[in-house]
Amino acid sequence: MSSENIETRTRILEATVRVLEQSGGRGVRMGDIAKESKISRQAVYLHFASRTDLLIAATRYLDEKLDVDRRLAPSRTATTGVERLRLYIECWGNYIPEIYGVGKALMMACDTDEAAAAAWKDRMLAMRDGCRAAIDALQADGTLAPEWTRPKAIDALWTMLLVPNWEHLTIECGWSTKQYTRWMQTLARRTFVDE
Amino acid sequence: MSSENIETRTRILEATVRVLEQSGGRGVRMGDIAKESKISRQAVYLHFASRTDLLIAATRYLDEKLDVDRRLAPSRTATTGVERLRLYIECWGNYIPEIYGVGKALMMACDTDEAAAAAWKDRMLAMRDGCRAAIDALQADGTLAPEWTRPKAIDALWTMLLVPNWEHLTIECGWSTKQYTRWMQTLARRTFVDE
DNA sequence: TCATTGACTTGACACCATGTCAATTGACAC
DNA sequence: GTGTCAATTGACATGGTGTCAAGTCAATGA
Repeated sequence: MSSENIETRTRILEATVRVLEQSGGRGVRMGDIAKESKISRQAVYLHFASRTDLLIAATRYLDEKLDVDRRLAPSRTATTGVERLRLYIECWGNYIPEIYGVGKALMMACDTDEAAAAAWKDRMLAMRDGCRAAIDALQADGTLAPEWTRPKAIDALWTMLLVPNWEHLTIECGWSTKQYTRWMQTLARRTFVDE
Repeated sequence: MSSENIETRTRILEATVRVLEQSGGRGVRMGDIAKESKISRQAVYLHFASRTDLLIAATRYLDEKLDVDRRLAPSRTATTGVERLRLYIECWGNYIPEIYGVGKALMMACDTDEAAAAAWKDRMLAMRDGCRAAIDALQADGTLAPEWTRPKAIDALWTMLLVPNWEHLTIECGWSTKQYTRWMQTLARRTFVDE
């Protein structure tokens, strides 16, 4: 599986990201990805065991390409909880549209595929960790609004930032990414910060 | 299609609701529904043109059975905007768990089926109408928080109440329906009401 | 120069769910 | 009895994923 030509593997991943991005993650078949990779459908299976396997690899590949760690640096070095919360949401708001195609495909695969569900859940837990860090930073500053317990606040923030909310506001309601980000920042501040 | 034995049609709808409820809307095939209806798989197609068709009919059937109109009456007769908002969310919070199985199946069908997408969108527009009415009631009272324009407030409330948010808080985070409802009521009040 | 190896191609096929079709059964009505 | 209508049975088309076997072709190396 992994001993094959690495360039071809990368070409498939590039093609997958491209075609999913372009289609919003919908209606993409293995044959479409193969065609975009200028390769036979069967050859894709020489590099990835299954469609889900490919989707998961594509997500990881895209994450590396987008250098998620570097993007998160500003929020990690924020000096106050309020600032950390604001910067984390900023980061997340810019990140979603870039991974939306691949993410959507993976989310849809969750309906029928156990492995896809596990992979997506894993990503969501990583996102939750950012929420946890932000809430903890507020608590450390003593600026977490008093009606909140730590776990409930984390759950609530985590839910607010879910992809379907972004999807709905931008695609259904026509909000821009900037509007989405501003509103989430305002909502989170008013909800979780004691001022 | 509709001239066939009405009892059988109803039996299929009952069976569909039952089996979807019980499975959370996942992995239910036409054959499963047929078996639950004590009927052959092909006979289901004598009453419903397609799986999507059946899902849509099941949603309508369930709505009638749950008497949505009656449930909405309290929020419609509320005397203040704040009360209307609170009662509408109460109503919605109790409604979601009852339609979740069927709704989830329909949502999943949206990924591949145009008609399912249209049907689900229609339901979501009906829900949006409740949001619109609540925001309008606030505005009529002069209690809509000043930073909001009417359309943006409607979009925001509409998004908050989306099914995936309920799904995530209850299934993933383990919140009870009561906790969900309380939190949505609080969030909406703090977000939209000027006090 | 010839044989081997490895990546890829081609084409056939199994699987599984939806949806279609044709022939048949069994009950009830006139 | 004959016709009608709901339902049954079993076969089959379709479309996507995933598997398998045989063949191509270029690079490598004795």
